[in-house]
Amino acid sequence: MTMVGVSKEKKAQRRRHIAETALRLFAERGFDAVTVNEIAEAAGVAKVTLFNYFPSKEALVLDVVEEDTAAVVAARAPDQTPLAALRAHYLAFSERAAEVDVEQLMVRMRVIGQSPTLLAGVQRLRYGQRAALARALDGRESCPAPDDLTDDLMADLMAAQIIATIQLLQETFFERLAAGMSLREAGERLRPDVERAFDLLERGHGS
Amino acid sequence: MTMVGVSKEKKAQRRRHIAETALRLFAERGFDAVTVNEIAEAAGVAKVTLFNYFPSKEALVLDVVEEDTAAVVAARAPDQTPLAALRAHYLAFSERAAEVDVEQLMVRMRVIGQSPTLLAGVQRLRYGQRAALARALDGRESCPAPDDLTDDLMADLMAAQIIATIQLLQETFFERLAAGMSLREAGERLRPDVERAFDLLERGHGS
DNA sequence: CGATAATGCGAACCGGGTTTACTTCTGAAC
DNA sequence: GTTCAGAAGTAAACCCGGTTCGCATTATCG
Repeated sequence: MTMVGVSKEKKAQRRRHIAETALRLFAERGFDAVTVNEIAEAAGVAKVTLFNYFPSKEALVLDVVEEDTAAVVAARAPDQTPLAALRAHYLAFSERAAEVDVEQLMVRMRVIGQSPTLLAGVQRLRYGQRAALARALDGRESCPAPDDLTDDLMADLMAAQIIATIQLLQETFFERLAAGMSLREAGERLRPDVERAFDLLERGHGS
Repeated sequence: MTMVGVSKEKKAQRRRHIAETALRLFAERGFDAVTVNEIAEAAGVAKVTLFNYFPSKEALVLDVVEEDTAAVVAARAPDQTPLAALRAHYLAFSERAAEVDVEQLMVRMRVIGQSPTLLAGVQRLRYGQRAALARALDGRESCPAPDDLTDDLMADLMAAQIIATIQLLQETFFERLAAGMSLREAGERLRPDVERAFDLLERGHGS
């Protein structure tokens, strides 16, 4: 063993360079109209090297997008329910929204939104997330419930509903950005949406 | 070897023959381990012809599968909430489960359940369903709620949570079939799962 | 009977992704 | 400084899903 990083610095840099080159090409001509050969050539590496850094063409765009609801749940305060932790997390995001790197994010989202392939890829990412969240929910009792309600099925059900909810909030958010709304305004509009979404999760459809 | 006499009847028959050949091979060796060339050869047609009947390898398995939650909601009794209608619908399915064409369905579902590609494809199909359900929910107020709670966002949120819930129930059902459980038993086990899932939707995670 | 459209075919092609077999670069030990 | 192991890079060939192309067969209908 011992392999001492081959200047992990350079590696990360090269990886970033490849991803940025790819995103630029995708933004110019669309995801499907750019071949990986072109990306590799434009980035000055071999195709094999590209696939050494990224497992697939999709990953060139998507590997940054990952969100980690499971981590939010796992790291919550001991007296906080998972839903409360997630609500707080997304409320916090809605306030930070204006600070994000606008250009980079919007270009990426535009590229994703215009490619069915990438949209499907995003959906697939959420699949793994759901499993992770279910595990996190199952880790301890999720709330001071009357009894042991959180078995496997229950955790899976809750995770599925939570992920679906967050997915819809994100879609709404990005649709507003795509429609030309400013990041700040989209962030402000997101806040009440988050509140209502989590209210619905907590109190149910029976109102 | 050219034998083709084709008049609508024969075409449907040929299509069925191709799909059945494909499903048999998939069941024997798994979706990813079978190439379309093999399928075409085993079915006695050219690869081009196969893709003339089916738009993709996935479609060989998936084009039979479809569900329509929106229709269930739209056709419910006037005094019934959407959730009640859906609950009743899936409870009814769990009782009918044993009557379905066992072999064909089980083979198909086992194949789907064992292939991430096909699972993703199923998930993609559900995307359009969510929009349809949201429209159906928005059609009238969903329940005798105190006030007008069902605007666009609310309908979208509810649809997303409902679809995610049903999806999970189906996955669980098919996983059990894939694990070798009989259709009858899987149907029986499905019933309490449906009850709990819709209880969760109605009453929320706050318990 | 002959023309037209539909359908089928083999084969070549395309693009994403993998394998192979060979080089080069690095960094650490002598 | 030289050497040596292995990490990382590369070109080229290959695999597979899917498409395109040019040609052959047939079905139908005037």
